[in-house]
Amino acid sequence: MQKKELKRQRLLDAAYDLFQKKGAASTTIDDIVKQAKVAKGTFYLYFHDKKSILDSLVFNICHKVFRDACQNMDDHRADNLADNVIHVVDHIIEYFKCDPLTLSVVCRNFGWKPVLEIELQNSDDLFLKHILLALKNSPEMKDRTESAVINLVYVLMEMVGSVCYAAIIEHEPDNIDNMKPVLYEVIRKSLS
Amino acid sequence: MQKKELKRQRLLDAAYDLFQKKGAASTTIDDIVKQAKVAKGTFYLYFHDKKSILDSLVFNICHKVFRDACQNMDDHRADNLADNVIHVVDHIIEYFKCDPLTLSVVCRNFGWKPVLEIELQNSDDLFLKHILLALKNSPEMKDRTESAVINLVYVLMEMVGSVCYAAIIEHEPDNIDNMKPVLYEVIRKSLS
Amino acid sequence: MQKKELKRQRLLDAAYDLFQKKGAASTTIDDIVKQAKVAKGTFYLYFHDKKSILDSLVFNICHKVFRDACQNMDDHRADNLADNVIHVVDHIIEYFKCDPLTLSVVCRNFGWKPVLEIELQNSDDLFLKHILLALKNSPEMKDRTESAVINLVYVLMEMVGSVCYAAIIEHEPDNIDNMKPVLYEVIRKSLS
Amino acid sequence: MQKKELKRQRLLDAAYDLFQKKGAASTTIDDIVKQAKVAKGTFYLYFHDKKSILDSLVFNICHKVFRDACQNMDDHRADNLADNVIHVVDHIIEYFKCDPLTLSVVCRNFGWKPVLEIELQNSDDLFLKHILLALKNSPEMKDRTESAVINLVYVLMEMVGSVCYAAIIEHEPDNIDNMKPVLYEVIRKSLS
DNA sequence: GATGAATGAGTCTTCATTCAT
DNA sequence: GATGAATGAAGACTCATTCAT
Repeated sequence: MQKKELKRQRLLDAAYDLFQKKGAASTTIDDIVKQAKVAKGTFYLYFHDKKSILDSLVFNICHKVFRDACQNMDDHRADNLADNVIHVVDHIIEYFKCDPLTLSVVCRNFGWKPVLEIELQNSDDLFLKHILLALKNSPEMKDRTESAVINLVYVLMEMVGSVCYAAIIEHEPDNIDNMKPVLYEVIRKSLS
Repeated sequence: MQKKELKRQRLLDAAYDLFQKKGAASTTIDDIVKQAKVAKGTFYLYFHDKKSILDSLVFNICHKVFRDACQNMDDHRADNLADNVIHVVDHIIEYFKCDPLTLSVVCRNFGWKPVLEIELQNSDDLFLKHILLALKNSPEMKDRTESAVINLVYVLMEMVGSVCYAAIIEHEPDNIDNMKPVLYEVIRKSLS
Repeated sequence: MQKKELKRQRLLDAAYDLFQKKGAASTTIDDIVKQAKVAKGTFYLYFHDKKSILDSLVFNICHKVFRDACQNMDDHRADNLADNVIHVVDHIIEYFKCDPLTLSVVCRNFGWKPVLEIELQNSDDLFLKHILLALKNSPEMKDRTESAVINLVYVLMEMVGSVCYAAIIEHEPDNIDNMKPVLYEVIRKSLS
Repeated sequence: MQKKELKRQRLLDAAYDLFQKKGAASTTIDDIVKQAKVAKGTFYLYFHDKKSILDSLVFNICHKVFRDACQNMDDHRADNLADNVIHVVDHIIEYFKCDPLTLSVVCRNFGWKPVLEIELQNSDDLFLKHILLALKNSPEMKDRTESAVINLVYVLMEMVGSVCYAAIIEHEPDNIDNMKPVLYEVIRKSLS
């Protein structure tokens, strides 16, 4: 039976729910196990501490959002490089715009690097690979090293993530819809 | 006498020192007042809580770094808009590169918005105003609203801050010197 | 005001009472502060942990019992060395025989060495000094070094303490009154 | 097959090893079963609780050390009673001096009484019986009851055990080699 | 204004023991 | 007999905040 994995999932679900409602800092292990209807000790069978379950959660969220975005863009491929990237970014922004609580769980705890790395290791032909391939093969990028391309993606992603969080959660410096044109302009210019 | 202000400063200094050494989370009010040689209750005469002293500290740091950067750039004005902005950014990066502990205090707690706002209210003719003026008056920006220009600066600053932190503190995805060309290219293209 | 010292004493008293009733291992900090009518944090203002309050308690008990025994013997001095030592030992045994709970607190946690050392440092002319002086000056001991004499006292004290505990608390191998002649015979022979 | 007895032994061996390395208090059942490569529940098939396995261990150690000492002395019999006893005691002390970790497992948890009792019940003509017989038949002891003789042995053993532990483990009040003459003098005088 | 003793709710963590498989 | 996942009571300890002096 997968009872074991099921308990782990119950804990993740409970933590996700509580982190959304009360924030990770104000959520106690007690809260989590109570909501998961699991004994306290059980928590420590699956996670080392609170940070560990938060990391798992954040990774899962980012992974899922990123995959969905790439998938979706794969279905609506444009011939223009920048448009494709913006499509992905827009999908991510829209997701978090509609679900700001999940964004508040991810908070600022996350770097895209781990997701990128995992994605790149996977053998399935995910769009992320296409993007990097496209980036590298596009006329403007063709004489860059792979790591230079990855760093460029990373920088743009950090920008998007950071502005996303500030605009959606803290409403700084403006609402996200007003920030979008600015972001997309920077992306468009950077990839041309 | 400014005895009062002096105590406040002692508390700020102690907190700054301890936040650098141990991190804000692991520093207790006890640690701070002990190092500041002040009674525990006194802390609450000057700051509402721990978050409040951290905010003060972060604001002071960012303010200072930003002013220095602008001042320094004011002394080496280039006629090119992008070069001037990159000059400021480079100054900030170099500062934190040499003093990563201070960066670790600022952590991810900060947005540039408050600093911008304070700066813009001040009546002294700091370069920041010049930059915004220059931005608005530059051929490429001349048909943008002021808030659009501020948002562009904000987006680029968030990008710089976020990458700065990741590269210097977490060594992700590469060391800061290798990230600089990427950042500067994005800035240069965005401001042209 | 000695409010501070008073709280410390309330904690010691409560711990002493509970250690007697339930044993040190089964007594929690919670129990202690509850009985002392003191907040939990207050405990940690005065003692580092549970072991620390137990050590204080044990030291106080041993110190008191030892002083009383010496004092009492000082009032009934015999001209015979062995008789004087046995007088002290008997006083200690009788004390613990009448108050076995206190002995159970002391348990096996104690060595006489610390008490001896403290006593020897004090300048008041306690009988312990007389004993050691008498021991050293007695014909049989006169050609021993001071440390050799102390070691002999130590060995006999360990024997008494150990047998005392076993006989009174664990009723092994016989009741204490039947063990007394054996102990005294060993002491008498050792000091002759 | 003795598979059963073998598991019990594996548990004992693991516990012995861990108690030596980390102390009994800091060793968990988890540690023990993990090292014994046995499931956690299995532990409770062989021992009632942690105290129970420690008791078994301590008994085994004391039993073995005592038997070896008696055996060895049996091979080097002296005609003098005290010398024989001291021979046994010295063997025990030397054993623990060379293997203080084992002594630290025995700790202060032990009384010699159980070992004595088991030994006396066994029908094989171990030296312990000879000693007691010799003690009882020696001129000085001949008019004592058997229990009086046993109590004397017990008292001396407690003294040796207690001083042994203090000197070897806690280095109090002196190293064991300096304590030996004191112990042997007391024994010698007590048995004359 | 300044003090620092006192508070006590809150948190994480451990671990002996059980029991369904 | 053997397993090991699950339990949850129990425990130690922290620390921001208050308030009488």
